[in-house]
Amino acid sequence: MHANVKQNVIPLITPGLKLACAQCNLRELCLPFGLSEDDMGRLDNLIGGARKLKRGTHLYRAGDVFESIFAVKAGFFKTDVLTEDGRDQVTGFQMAGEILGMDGISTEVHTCNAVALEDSEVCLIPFTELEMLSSEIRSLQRHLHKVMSREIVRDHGVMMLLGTMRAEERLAAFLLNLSQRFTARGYSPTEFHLRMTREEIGSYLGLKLETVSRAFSRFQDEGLISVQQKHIRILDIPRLKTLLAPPDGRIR
Amino acid sequence: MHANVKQNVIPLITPGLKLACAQCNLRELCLPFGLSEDDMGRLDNLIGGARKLKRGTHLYRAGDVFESIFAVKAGFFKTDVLTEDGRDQVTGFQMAGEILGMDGISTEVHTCNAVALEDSEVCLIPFTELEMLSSEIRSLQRHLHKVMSREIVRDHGVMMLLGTMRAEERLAAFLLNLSQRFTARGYSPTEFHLRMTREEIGSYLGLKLETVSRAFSRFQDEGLISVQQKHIRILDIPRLKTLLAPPDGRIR
DNA sequence: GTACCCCTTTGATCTGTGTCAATGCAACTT
DNA sequence: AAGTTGCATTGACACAGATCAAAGGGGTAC
Repeated sequence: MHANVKQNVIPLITPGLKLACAQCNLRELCLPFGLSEDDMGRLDNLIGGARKLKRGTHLYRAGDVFESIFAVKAGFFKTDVLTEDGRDQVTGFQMAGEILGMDGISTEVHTCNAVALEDSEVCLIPFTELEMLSSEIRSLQRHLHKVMSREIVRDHGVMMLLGTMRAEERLAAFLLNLSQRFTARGYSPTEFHLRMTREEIGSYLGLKLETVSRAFSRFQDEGLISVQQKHIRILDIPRLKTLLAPPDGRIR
Repeated sequence: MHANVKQNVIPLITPGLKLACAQCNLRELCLPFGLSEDDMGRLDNLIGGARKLKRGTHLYRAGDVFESIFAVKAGFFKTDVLTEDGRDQVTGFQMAGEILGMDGISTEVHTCNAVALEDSEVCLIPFTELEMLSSEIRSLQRHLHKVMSREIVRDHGVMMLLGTMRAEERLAAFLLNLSQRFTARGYSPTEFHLRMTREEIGSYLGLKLETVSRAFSRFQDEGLISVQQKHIRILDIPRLKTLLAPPDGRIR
């Protein structure tokens, strides 16, 4: 691997190469959202370049010293927490344009693991430098806060899911959420490959893998989706949505 | 230590009275953590005074425009999310020194409700002004970020609880968490009043109120705690802790 | 001080999801 | 191309927690 220095002589594909935010088609989803071209350049200057990860590789591990947050440039990640007593909980799945690593800010040590579920690439954003810049650029500061807050709100949604929904409701919510995020990235809302295993889905949704598998099968039997291993095609989004809203407005 | 400079002609109880951060015994737990006396004064200047809430009153509601975050000065709160289809999930319980309202930063509208579970008092911290000040005071900025990140990490803990634990494990974790937080505030680690109902505990833990009640009774039968309605006394913290760590290190 | 209402407790039964187990499918390795 | 290995599916059964129901108990409001 030659070029990986700061000189942008060579375009996109080269490993470690830095693609400027201004040229990145994820910028509207990502940290530079709302920045002027000028400010985007300043953000670019502190971004420590990209990092490629092979499938199965850790971006960081619980216990690692926190120095940077990461923006997913391409690929797919999961984050999970594990405790001494062997519990393992997937806390999220991250795709292009989403920010990883904010769990580490609080103690300056990462509290979860981030693993690439397919060959992936991230931008490395040194946090101290980001803080310095954000204290100069009002809109960057505000957006950073929004990104962190959005993570809190997302977590509340997961708590709702885990606390109040039944297996099929959870899976429907999960599929609809993926669908919506793929849409926002210009992919098909109805057809996609799951990058994670049934077990990882189960961990995220608080279910056993068999239950996930059975729910997929039932959805398929009912003509809601078609499943072939990791390939999913959603056939009836509206009906999938009705699964989330119990007909009687039942209070659980 | 009756040194109470600034205003204190009239003591604590007066409605709307502003107690300076420097005089507040929660400062080490709260937003001003780590600030110099000077910077603490600047923070004081932007804090919009205190607000008292009667038990059962809302501090804010989902849908309210976001303007401030709040520091709990005294009392006890719950936050909950509810969806159109009638699901209701308690997302947290907040006590003195903890920060409320960060859910609203992301969309500038609150996404959950915050309710006082006893007569309470909060400091009102206008967020835009806090951002301005935090861009000038490095340690304030860093601490604000830590507080937000801590909330994310806490949420991950709840996800773990909801995703992997059984009823008694959840309740044990809940009690130990309360105990630890009371301790940090100088209260007894072993004896306290629950401010919330069994139903609210259940909602937070993803259980029905009957299950919570039964688990309390079982803990009492086993000599782990003593319960009389909302009064709890923990009798055997170590054994309560062992409930969290399945003996065989079982992987669920 | 008293009465009401909400909260809590406890029991009996039901059910959704977990558990255990076996088979099937597909991708990767050599 | 065949063997290996991990992942997914499906079935049978068990059980934790939900649901339904009824009876106390305590705090709050008047």
